[in-house]
Amino acid sequence: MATIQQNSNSGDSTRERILLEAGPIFAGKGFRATTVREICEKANVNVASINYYFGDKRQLYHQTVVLAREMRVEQVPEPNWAATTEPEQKLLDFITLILRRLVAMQNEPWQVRLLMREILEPTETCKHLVEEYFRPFFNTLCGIIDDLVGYRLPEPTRNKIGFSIIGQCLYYRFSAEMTRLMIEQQDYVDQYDLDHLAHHIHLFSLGGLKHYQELDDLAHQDTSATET
Amino acid sequence: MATIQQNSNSGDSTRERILLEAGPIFAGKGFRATTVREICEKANVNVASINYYFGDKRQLYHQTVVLAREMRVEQVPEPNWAATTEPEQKLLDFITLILRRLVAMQNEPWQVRLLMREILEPTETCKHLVEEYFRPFFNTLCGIIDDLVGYRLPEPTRNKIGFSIIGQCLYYRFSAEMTRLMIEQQDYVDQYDLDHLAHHIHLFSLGGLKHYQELDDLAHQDTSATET
DNA sequence: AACTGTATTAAACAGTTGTTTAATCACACT
DNA sequence: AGTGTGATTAAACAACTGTTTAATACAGTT
Repeated sequence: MATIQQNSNSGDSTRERILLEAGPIFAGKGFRATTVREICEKANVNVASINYYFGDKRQLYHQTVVLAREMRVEQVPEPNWAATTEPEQKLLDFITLILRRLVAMQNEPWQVRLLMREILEPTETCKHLVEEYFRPFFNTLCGIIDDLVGYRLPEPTRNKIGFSIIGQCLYYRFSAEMTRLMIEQQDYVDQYDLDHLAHHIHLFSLGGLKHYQELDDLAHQDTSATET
Repeated sequence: MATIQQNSNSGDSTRERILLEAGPIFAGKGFRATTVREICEKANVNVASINYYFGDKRQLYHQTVVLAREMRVEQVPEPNWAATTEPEQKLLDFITLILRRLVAMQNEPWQVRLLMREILEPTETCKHLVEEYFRPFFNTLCGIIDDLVGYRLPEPTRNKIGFSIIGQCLYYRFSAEMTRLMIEQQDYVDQYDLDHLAHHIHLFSLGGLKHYQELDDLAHQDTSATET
C-alpha cells in the first residue's frame, strides 16, 4: 500500500538514521545498484522500515537528494560581498565557491557525488534541484559577468560564457579519475589543489571575457565606421 | 567454466549481433542495470549465448567499449592539417573534433554515451582507453597550445589550459540535460548547435591563452627589470 | 552412414531484488 | 489492568538476476 508514516513525536532517530546511511550508498553506487537491504543493515533497522517511513525506495532516494542539497549549501555558504567588492574578486570567489561546493577537491563528501549524479542522469528530482538551486546559482554568475563586461551582452552569449566558466570547474569533478590516469601522480597532488585550479580558471576566464570585449569594441567601431 | 569460444569460420553473425545490440543498452543504462536477457531478446539469441561467446557479462561489456572507441574514431577522423595551417585554425578544428566525436550535439550515438560512462566511472577498461585514445588525443591539443603560445609553458600550466578547453566542450555532454532545463527551449535549438559552440569556445579559449601570454610577458619584464 | 566438433536451445539453478504481511513490542492514556 | 496506536520485527512473497547444464541440431569429414 505504501502509506508514508510520519514519526510525529520525539527524536525521529530511525528515519534519520536511514536517510543518513542511504545518502552515501546512493552517492557511491547510484539508485539502481543500491539495495535496500544494505541500507537497512548499515542503519541497523529492519528491511521493512524503508517502506514504512518513505513509501518505497524511490521516495527515499528523492529525500536523500533534497537533504544533500540542503547540507551542501549549509556546509559551503555563498560569500557575502561588500558593495565595493570588485567584480574580478567576485569572479574568483565564485569560482572558488563552485570548486568547494560542487567539485570538492580534497575530501569528497557523499552530498557532492549525489548531486553530480542528478546532473549527469537527471531523475524527476532534478527539476526541483534546478529551480531551487542551480538557477539562482547561475544567475549570480551572470550578474558578475555583466559587471565585468560593463554592458549587456546578448543573453545566449552571456550564458555560454557562464557555461564556459562552470564547465572548466566541473571538468575536475566529472573527469577527475581519468585526469589522474593522464598526468603524473605527484603533479596532481602539487598542482591541482583548490587554489591552483581557482587561480588558473580565474585567469583563463578573465582573458576569455576580455577577448569578447575587444572583438565587440571592434565590431562597434566597424558599425560606426560603416554608418558614417 | 566460462571458456570463451571463437567462431573461427564465416560470418560470425550471432557474436556480432550480440555485440551490436549490447552496446546501445549498456550505453543507455550502464553495466549494472543492463540484463543479459534484454540483450539476448533484442539480438534474438539464447541467454546462454553471451556466456558461450564472451565468457561472462563483464567481458562482453569490455568488448563493447573497445568497439565503441574504434567506431567513434572511424566515424569522426582527426583532421589532416597541412604544414602551413595556422595554429588558430588548428585549435578551432580540434574543438570541433571534440564536439563532434565526444559531445555529438545533434544525434547522440550509443558509442558516445558508452565512452562517457567510462570517463565518469572508470572500470578496468578505462586504462586501456586512456593509453590507446585519450592520451594521444590530449597530446595533439598540447602541441597546438605550444604553437599558439610560441614558447614552452610549464607543463602543469599547459595541461590546465588543455583541461580548460576540453572542460568547456565536455560540459555540453555532461550537463546537457540540466542545461536544457536551465535555458529557453528555443535558444537551445538556435544557439547551441555545433558551430555556435565551437565558435564561442574557440574565441573564449584564445582570449584565455592571450591573457596568459600577456601576464607572462609582464613577469619577464619584471624579472629583467629587477635583474638590471 | 558414422563420426566430430561447433552452435544453439530449453530448462533448471542458486542467489538477490523490492515489497508485503501479520505478529509482536513499547508506551501513552483512561 | 486494559486499551489503542504507532514502531519494529521475522518471515514469506513473487519477480528477476547471471550462469550452468545437458540435450539437440547442424554442418563438414572420413
